[in-house]
Amino acid sequence: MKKYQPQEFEQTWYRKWEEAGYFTPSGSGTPFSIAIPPPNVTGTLHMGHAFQHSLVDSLIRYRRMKGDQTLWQMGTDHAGIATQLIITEQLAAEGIRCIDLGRDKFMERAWAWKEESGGTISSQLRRLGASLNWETERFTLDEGLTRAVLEVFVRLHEEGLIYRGKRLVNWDPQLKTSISDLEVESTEEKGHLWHFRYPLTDESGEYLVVATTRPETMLGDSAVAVHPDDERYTKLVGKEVALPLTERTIPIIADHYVDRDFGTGCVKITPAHDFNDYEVGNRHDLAQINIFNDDATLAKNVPEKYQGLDRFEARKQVVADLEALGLVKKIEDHMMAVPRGERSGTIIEPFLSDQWFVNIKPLAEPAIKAVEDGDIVFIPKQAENIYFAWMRDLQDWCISRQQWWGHRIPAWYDGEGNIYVARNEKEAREKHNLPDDLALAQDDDVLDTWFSSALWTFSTLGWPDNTHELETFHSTDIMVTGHDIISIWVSKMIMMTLKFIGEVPFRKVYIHGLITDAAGQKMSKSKGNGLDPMDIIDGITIDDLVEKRTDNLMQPRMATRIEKDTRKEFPDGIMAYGTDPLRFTFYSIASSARSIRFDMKRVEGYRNFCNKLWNAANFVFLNTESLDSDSKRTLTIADRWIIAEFQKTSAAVNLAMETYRFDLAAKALYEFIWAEFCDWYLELSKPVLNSEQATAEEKRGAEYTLLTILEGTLRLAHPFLPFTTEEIWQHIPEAIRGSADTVMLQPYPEAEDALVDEEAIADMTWIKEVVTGIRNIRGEMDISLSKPIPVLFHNGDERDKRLLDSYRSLLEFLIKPEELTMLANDTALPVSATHLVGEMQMLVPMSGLIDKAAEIVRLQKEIERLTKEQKRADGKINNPDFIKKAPPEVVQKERDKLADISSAITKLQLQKSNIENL
RNA sequence: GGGAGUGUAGCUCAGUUGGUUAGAGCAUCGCCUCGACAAGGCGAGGGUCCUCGGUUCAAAUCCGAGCACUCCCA
Repeated sequence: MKKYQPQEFEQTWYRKWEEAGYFTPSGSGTPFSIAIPPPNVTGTLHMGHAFQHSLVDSLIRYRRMKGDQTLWQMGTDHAGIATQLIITEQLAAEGIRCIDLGRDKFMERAWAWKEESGGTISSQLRRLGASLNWETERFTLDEGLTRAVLEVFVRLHEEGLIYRGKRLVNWDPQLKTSISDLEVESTEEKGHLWHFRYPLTDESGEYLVVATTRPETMLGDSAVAVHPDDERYTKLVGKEVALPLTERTIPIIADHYVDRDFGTGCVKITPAHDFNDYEVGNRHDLAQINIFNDDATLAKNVPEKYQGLDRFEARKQVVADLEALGLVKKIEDHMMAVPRGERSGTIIEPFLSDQWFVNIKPLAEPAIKAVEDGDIVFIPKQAENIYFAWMRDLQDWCISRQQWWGHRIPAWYDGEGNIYVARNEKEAREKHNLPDDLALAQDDDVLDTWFSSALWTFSTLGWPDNTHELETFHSTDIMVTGHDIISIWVSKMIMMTLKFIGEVPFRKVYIHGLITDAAGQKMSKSKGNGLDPMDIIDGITIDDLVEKRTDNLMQPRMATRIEKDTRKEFPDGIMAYGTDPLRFTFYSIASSARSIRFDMKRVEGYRNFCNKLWNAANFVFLNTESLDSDSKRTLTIADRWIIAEFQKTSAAVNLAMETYRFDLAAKALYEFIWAEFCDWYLELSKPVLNSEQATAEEKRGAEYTLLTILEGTLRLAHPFLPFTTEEIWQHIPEAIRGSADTVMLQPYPEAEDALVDEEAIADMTWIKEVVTGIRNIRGEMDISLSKPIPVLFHNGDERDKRLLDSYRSLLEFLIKPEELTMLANDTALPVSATHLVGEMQMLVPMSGLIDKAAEIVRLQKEIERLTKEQKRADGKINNPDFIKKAPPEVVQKERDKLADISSAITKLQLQKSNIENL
């Protein structure tokens, strides 16, 4: 094997796996299924996706190797508004208006675009190594899912849970459609607070001052409200004011909604254009005066001179006209939350219109109960609060959108405005006994994309048909998603699935954190701080990265700053790290924190880790070429020890996966592979493999252990590093790994307690301490490994002597001493650099080698450290309460520690004075 | 305003049921090309565990208050 170059094998392996059908559920094990949160068909893979899908893929690969019948259901959603925008923009570029093209032609265009460009995210998921089942890939607009959508709509309507009504909704005047609360983003923006005088009609000449951030809406005012307890205004309640610029008079009402301390304590009430005012209006039975057309120009409900003006033009005009009448008291600067459409960026209007709604309360109750009862468990547990908070304060869900791309609402109207809901027009006629010649027109609107997504876990499995897949894989086992999606999607899936399947959509919800840039900022196009996972896998030059970040910005003036920041953060662009290092980074940072800073340095670190594994494998293969089938093998201490460590690591990784602690799984693997297998075991195998003294049985034992542990490690690491492990695994001799074609279907390692050889572990601990002690002296004294040094052992007990005898050749290999000598206890000691291993003292005589001053400093440092410890332990032991109340084993531990420390200090002090007296 | 979260080494983060000498990676410093690996090896330095109180024999860990930052909802 040559250098570690993930690009050389990653895509090849994915193709082979997919062609071989390894992603398809197989076997007769326990079903385990996960539905992918459907990526938006217009989308590309962003860091959040890459993170999320990396986590899921490890779960899926883990369960698959455990023998489960595993399904990771693939699919995409049609992203109603986003797709419609793309097609509209494309058409606009060709000089075509949608209305001119017509609905049918538009849909053809959209489908053509979907077929051609909708696959970007699929190919990116393949690059990520995601072992999705492509064979049953679904799309929210495909035939089966559409059937599910119609079925749900009709049944909910029959039960009265879907209704049509005129309500205030969030309206995007640019896209001319309703949008959901969650598609509205509030941004703090500079504005003004205008104070207007509204004269009373009682000829007193008095007036009320109202403050507003949106002057144009005054044309739709229905009342002025004051707080009922506000003594300033009590006597005015029930009187009227003349609404300036109009012919109307409006009442002064009292309502608790009013904040007495804000502005003048008088609030203009515009029920048709503000959500709070809408509520107030309902309480007081006020007129709802809609002053806007669907594009936010002023409608015929306002005086003629304002009709047809754009809302911002109208604002200027209203202010100017009031100014002329002397009715503007003052204008203040004011910071306020401005609602903008997520897609269009335009300011959203609360707007009265006819829409379809789901009556959510009856659906929410069982959904809340499912989580309360633990039928669905959130990980981490705190995320349930987000869910409950949302579910207990639900408004009816507006599900209609004034768009073309989506599921058209299955409702038909006759000429008199009667509504017939059915799965299709034919059924509508049959159901309602309508004559064939009665003209019916289908509702023009489509359903919110989330309506179809809410059915995702069961519609993708074939519902409303009672399929084998549905039977086998529903409920799914876990949903992995971000906390921002709990309200918009998770909650809706729970409600709909309980309603129509009678079981939970998933038993667990794993909520992961949000990936931010290195400074903790949310990644976004407008901030120009986004990273494309593909650029981390494939690399990108700095110029291309700048181009990508500054291209097509909503605010082009940001480009200069974005370029500067980007060049500063990535002066050389981004290296091609490969998929596995990126994936391993995601596992390592997958803690329970709500936001996760992404640091490219860590990718580099895990690329180095993959490289380390690669080189270790290379070493193993180079040294096991002579492996024969002779089963006579002797295992050395090192072999027995690494086998034991492997069991412990397997246990740790399995536990981590069962508890969704991806970071702990990654950590356990990292430490085992680098710190145990590479740093110690490979080194310890060298003297056996190369020495003339080692027996053939020992050599075979080492070769066998090298290969089996490497092979086991590859299986253990496969869910996290699928490509690298597969590539290496293929080089393992079949005698060890068997003749199967892929590591991804091999059994997942589980710890075998019988192989945890405590004696080997204890002996290895001793060996490591001895070696590390001598290395410490070498390091501190700057003695190169190429310079042999005499090493003396003193005051060793029987065990020390036995261990030194047994492992002399190992120690000689690692320490590179001139000689290793165990001194008799009464031997006079030469002046030496010293290190303690328990009671035993290790000495490196100073003659010519050791710098006197340096050794004194080293000893002093060690004495100080121990003295501090001694004080602490001493304090505890001398505390009667501690002796009395702490558990005996803790007390004993403390006594032992104190004894050890005291004896060590004595020895070190003696050493120090010896050297000082030299 | 309501709710939630976070605060541990220069940076990014682990730290499980309270008992660890408080750890890792990166960065820093010193030494090393020794036949797996310089994308490396060996060694070292670096901490007011945000602050103040409380509970406890014992607190990074549990409780209270405060400070700072972040997010969500108004």
